[in-house]
Amino acid sequence: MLHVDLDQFVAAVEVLHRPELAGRPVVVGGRGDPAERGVVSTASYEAREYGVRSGMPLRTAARKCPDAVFLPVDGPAYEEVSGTVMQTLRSLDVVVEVLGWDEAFLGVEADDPESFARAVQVAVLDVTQLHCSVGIGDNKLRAKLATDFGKPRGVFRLTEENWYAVMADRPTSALWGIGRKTAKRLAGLGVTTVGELAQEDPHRLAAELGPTMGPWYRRLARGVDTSPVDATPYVPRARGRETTYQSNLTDWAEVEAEVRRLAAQVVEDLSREGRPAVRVGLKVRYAPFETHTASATLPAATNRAEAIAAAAVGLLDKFDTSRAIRLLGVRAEMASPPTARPASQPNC
DNA sequence: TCTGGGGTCCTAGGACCC
DNA sequence: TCTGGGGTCCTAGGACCC
Repeated sequence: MLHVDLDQFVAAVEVLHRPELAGRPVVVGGRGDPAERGVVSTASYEAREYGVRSGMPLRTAARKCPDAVFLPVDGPAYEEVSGTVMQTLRSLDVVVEVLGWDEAFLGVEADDPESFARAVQVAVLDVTQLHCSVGIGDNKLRAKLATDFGKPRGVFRLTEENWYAVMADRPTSALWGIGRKTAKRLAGLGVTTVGELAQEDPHRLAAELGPTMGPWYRRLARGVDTSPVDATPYVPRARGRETTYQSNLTDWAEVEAEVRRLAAQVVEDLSREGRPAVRVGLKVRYAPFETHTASATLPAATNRAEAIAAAAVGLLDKFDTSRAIRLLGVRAEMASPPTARPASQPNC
């Protein structure tokens, strides 16, 4: 199995559209104004040399790299290029499972995986002028982790054979599915490396981290993953829209108007897919940064704009009208279509 | 480090039913 | 009439990923 990941995808697309930016530190995020609330989506390798990272506040990025070119996120542009990349991959006569704008798993029968991987890179570069890295694995988990070792523009193979040699001494957060919080909880149990997690008693992990997640983390540490590469088209379960305001909202009439605006956007997204909502959720982030959610099952599935807006506005009753608001979000859950593919997270 | 936006899945408590 | 056990649905929150 192969995992293909475009190098600095978002920044690379921007440079493609503006060749004069080549070689310069480029930071894409928010509306492209480093004085605003927002975070870095992608930094070019040149910007990363200054310590700029994805997820970093734009203000911080500007402090670290004042000479960087700051650009707004241009979703439609990335979607278009992404479509070309995925079509190119499908043209190679392999099973393609799309993972996002810039990533895909490939199920391949090949005698020489490395040369196939190189052929993938050449094909993608030919059609899109974009570079990618390719991970080779004996399952999806290992292929996915392998890619990082190949970056940039490289190929790396990670299998049962070299798993512990490569991974055993790395922190548990190097695994796909273990983030900062879980790594910290594990450290509290005396488990800090992948090797230690692999050897940990599964019953203890189940007791401490849950009957599903505990043993699943241990399987991750062993590189175990039995899920197939699945080309079934992605079917979303929910659609949401949210906005962080550049200055906090304090006027409740304005809050209600914003909830209606967001609900209207969600209804539009829903109607494009032709699927009704069964449940509506409202997200409120009070200043300075305290998030709450409320949700309600609709009496009947609907895509009527007024019903969905009314449900969202109704949920506002559960919130404190006297507090300043930093973010509002509206989301709609859709009835799961009979063909829906179960997601790949701990289910493997 | 003054912390986006779009998603997914898991957990846990309470309601409710038999 | 001081109380079981199992199942399902609803809801809020948390963690993770790109």
